[in-house]
Amino acid sequence: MFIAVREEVAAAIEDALDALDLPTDDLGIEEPPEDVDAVLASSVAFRLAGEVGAPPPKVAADIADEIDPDTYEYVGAVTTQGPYVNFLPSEAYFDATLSAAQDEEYGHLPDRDESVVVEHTSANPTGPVHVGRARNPIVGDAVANVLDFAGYDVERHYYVNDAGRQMAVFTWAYETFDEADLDSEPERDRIEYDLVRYYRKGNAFLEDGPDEEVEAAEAEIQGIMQGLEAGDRDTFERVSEVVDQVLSGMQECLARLPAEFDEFVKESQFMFDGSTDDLVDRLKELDEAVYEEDAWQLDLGEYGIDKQMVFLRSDGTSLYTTRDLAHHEWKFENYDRAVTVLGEDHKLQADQLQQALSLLGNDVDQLENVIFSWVNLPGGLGMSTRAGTGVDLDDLLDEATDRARDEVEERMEERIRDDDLTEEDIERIAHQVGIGAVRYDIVSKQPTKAITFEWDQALDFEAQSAPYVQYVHARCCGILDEVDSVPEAVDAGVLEREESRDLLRVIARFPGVIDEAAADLEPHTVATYTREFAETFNAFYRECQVLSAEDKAVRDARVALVAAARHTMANALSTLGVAAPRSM
RNA sequence: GGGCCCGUAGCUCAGUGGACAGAGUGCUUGGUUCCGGACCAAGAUGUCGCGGGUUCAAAUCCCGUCGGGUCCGCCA
Repeated sequence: MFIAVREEVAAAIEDALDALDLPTDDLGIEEPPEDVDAVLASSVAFRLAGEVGAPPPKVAADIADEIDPDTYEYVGAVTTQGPYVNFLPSEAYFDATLSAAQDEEYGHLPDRDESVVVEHTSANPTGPVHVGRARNPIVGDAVANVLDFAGYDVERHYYVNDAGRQMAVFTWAYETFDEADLDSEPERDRIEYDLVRYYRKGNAFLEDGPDEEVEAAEAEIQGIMQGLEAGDRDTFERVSEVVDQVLSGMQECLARLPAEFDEFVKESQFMFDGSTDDLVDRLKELDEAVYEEDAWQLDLGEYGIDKQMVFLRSDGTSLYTTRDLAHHEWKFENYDRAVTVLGEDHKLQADQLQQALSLLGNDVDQLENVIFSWVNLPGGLGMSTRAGTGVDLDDLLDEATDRARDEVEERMEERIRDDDLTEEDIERIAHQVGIGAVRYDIVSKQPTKAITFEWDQALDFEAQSAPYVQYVHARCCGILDEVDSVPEAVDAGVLEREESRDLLRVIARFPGVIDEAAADLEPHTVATYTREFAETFNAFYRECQVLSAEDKAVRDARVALVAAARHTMANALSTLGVAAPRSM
């Protein structure tokens, strides 16, 4: 209902300003502080005071006088508080919210008939996913979820870099070395942990090996790259053997989050179908194209990008960026919008890509990036697959689940609720809480800020954490388990207690939160919302008995309110990719 | 050195033109005959990195500066 009342408020202010013959370019609509009783407010009187020649409070009063709340469904009253015009919700606002939130799908916005492809993670298939990379699937999945909730037709893509130099090195190393050459056992019994050893071995050899042998290896690697460029099927098969195996392992790891994809798009596909060659030809025709030191480049200096973008190597092979251009034109053909979630280290490359796409005649407004900053280890240490430094995501998830299991077992004794948990329940809760805590810790922060990864902090199960908000959901379920059915068509008017009203107000805001999070591609605002929601719910829970409420009408209304709260919390958590436990 | 991002309570973070700058954590104290105590209540905490500027109004916008991150490969 928040979105509806927001529209009504905008219309009301606009009409009032029109009637007063004042400009309507900025309505100054904002959400008032907590202690103000309004759902929305306007600070427009500040701006118009000079024009009108009256003090802001007077202007605010004039605007308020001009608005008749009876003409609006969800605006109950218009008041002023100094220079602010406040809009109070009507009884219909509460009724409509309570009713709308009975739907399990509450918070889903109407279908927009617009497709969006969200590309995220796209980590090179070189080895195990480490925590430094984990921010990408967690944020990316949440961005996709939020867009999905907001009514877009969402596809999740993982772009597989299967044609670059790194994969040529990996393929060479995989074919050249034997188990006996490797000096360590796999850290885990899964394929990418096995194969990454070859990749590390190969890189170490290229760095420190005897000059002659390194030269021979380079020739071999060069041969693989040329083969791919020429569209040679055999070469492709050789590389694929490595890529597909490593990727399948990484996929298993990501599925634990879970982060699932609709499609794994291989960059080699844009070499085989000729679109990269075609793109190179078109790039050469651009005024910005220059041929320097035997390589074709794009001079983007006049667009504020100092670094020239090489798109064809002197040996005639294409680069990652070249293929990515073809990839993006393919996205534009198939989707209305394209969102890419990528690390800040790819920022320059993304800017170059966008500029080049624009020069090629694409509408780059349909392309948006979500940039996230690094996850560092304490002491400022980075994480690298090639060097083998960093915490594996698998280890983090294992540790999180283990700690959560300990926690559940520890709490068993002092547990008030007498619903004997089975071994299966304990395992489920450990999983939901442990993984949820990791995701929530990462998704709840602004992606642009760097994170220092610390075990204790990431796995703190109290306070502003996943378990804290998950607990609210479990409490809702606990209450609803005790009732035969949720009453239909209840009257929100009997919810007189302030705490129940406050809860209904917070529930009402949820679709608006989704709407804004989708518009700004900022899922962390949903996490902030779940915290506020939990606080409001807990206050309600403390003050308002549900099952033993004073009379049937109140009990019915409160049961419906709890059902509404449950749907809201379940869906908010779902957009964050955090499980909503029915008990914990 | 240049571009971009970040700097808010001891710590981890919300807030990015508008009502007195907010949570959690940590510290102190209290609360389960009552729907789930992974909860709640009460108490102290700030040069919003620093200096200018714009504005009726700045943590928020602009300029400068300091500190941290990141990029500046014919890697991805």
